[in-house]
Amino acid sequence: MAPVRTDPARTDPARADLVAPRRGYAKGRARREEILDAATTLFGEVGYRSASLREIAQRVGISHPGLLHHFGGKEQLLAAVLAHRDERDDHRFGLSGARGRGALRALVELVADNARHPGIVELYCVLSAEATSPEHPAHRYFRDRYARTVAAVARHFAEIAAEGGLRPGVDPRAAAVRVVALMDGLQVQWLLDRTCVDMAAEVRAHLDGLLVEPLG
Amino acid sequence: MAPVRTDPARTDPARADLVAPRRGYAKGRARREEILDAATTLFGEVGYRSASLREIAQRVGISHPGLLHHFGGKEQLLAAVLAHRDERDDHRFGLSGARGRGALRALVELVADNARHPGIVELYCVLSAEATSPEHPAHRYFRDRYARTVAAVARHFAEIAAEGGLRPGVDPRAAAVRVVALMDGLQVQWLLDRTCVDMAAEVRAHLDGLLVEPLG
DNA sequence: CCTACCGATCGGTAGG
DNA sequence: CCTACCGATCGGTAGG
Repeated sequence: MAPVRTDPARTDPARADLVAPRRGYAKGRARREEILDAATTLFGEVGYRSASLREIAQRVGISHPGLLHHFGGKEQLLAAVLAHRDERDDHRFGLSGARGRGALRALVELVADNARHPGIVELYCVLSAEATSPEHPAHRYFRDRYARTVAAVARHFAEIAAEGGLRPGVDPRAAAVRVVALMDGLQVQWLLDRTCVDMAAEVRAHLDGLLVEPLG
Repeated sequence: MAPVRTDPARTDPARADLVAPRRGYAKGRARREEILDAATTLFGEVGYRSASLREIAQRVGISHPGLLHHFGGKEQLLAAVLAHRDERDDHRFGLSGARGRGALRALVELVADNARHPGIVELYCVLSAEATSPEHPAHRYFRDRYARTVAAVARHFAEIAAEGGLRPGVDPRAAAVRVVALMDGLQVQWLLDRTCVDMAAEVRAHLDGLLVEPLG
């Protein structure tokens, strides 16, 4: 595919200061971003299966064949949405490099950050439940994602255990399964009634119950 | 509505011993039950929104207008499915009369029983996430259901606390929120990979971590 | 990026 | 309980 040719409006210096895209592809990339955001929202609202390309396209002000020009099909749009969210998460937490107790603190921070972005919470909550079905296009994605997440948290618990920081009888891997489950379950209650639950506080309190010394 | 008139086949004594329905309404009630079971399964597989009345009807071997003869519309079918499951649950656990530690043991039993009925687990897991959307027809149902469940579990924790059976620093209500969240989150991981998680064992271990003495 | 269209499928109703 | 149908909506494609 050839780069988009510059048109008069986009090279007009008076407009160039007001509108972001100055060279080829930039406009297309911005449009892609708009579509991904709208898709994230709608997938979170009604799930993947019930979301329509027409509704997403309408929210960004284009036709649905226009949307399909940017993403080959509905499944590819879903894959792009998930990849887009992973990029963001990796950039913020995955590469934080924290280990042991520091990693648990980062986990609590992640939960607190999620509470400030309900759209993301909805996306994962609704899609993970929907993807429970083996035929769902994101089934493998979530299966692998949980395996990786649980393994990572288990490693942090094991590290804390090695330093004697874990209460007696706490198994690192089982504790990891439970922490991840707790985070997911809290999201359901929180989305149903946000005044009822403080997700980050609950996760922190749960973790403190597993540690010899509270996270602080 | 008038009761169904008995027809020759149903009053034939030779058949009456083989086929269940002997008097009016019985056949209709059996059909309703069939429909509710098929709807439970499909709602669990793809959620309420993506489930079609035609698919449910086909699984029972009738037409979809035939299904609508038993249930006025799709929303009423959903309400009937939820009420049907509540009846079952109340009959088995709600009225068990257990309190305090006994109630927690009954909770672990409930989780173990759920692991033997994946269809029910799927139903609640998928529908509760879907019903997170305020416009969902089951939104209020799940909102109220969680409020009731959390309150009931909190009461049991409070009772245990009054007898000094709760570890120091454990708040009955917060502990209840977390136990319910844990159960929900475990279901997602279990449905994604049933070999990875023992739901009942995890709930029991979690509870033991809150109690002065293990449930035993 | 658009309009126009494809075949398939949806919940619900008419009428028996 | 059925067939036949309604208007609406779906993902995707043709062709520009």
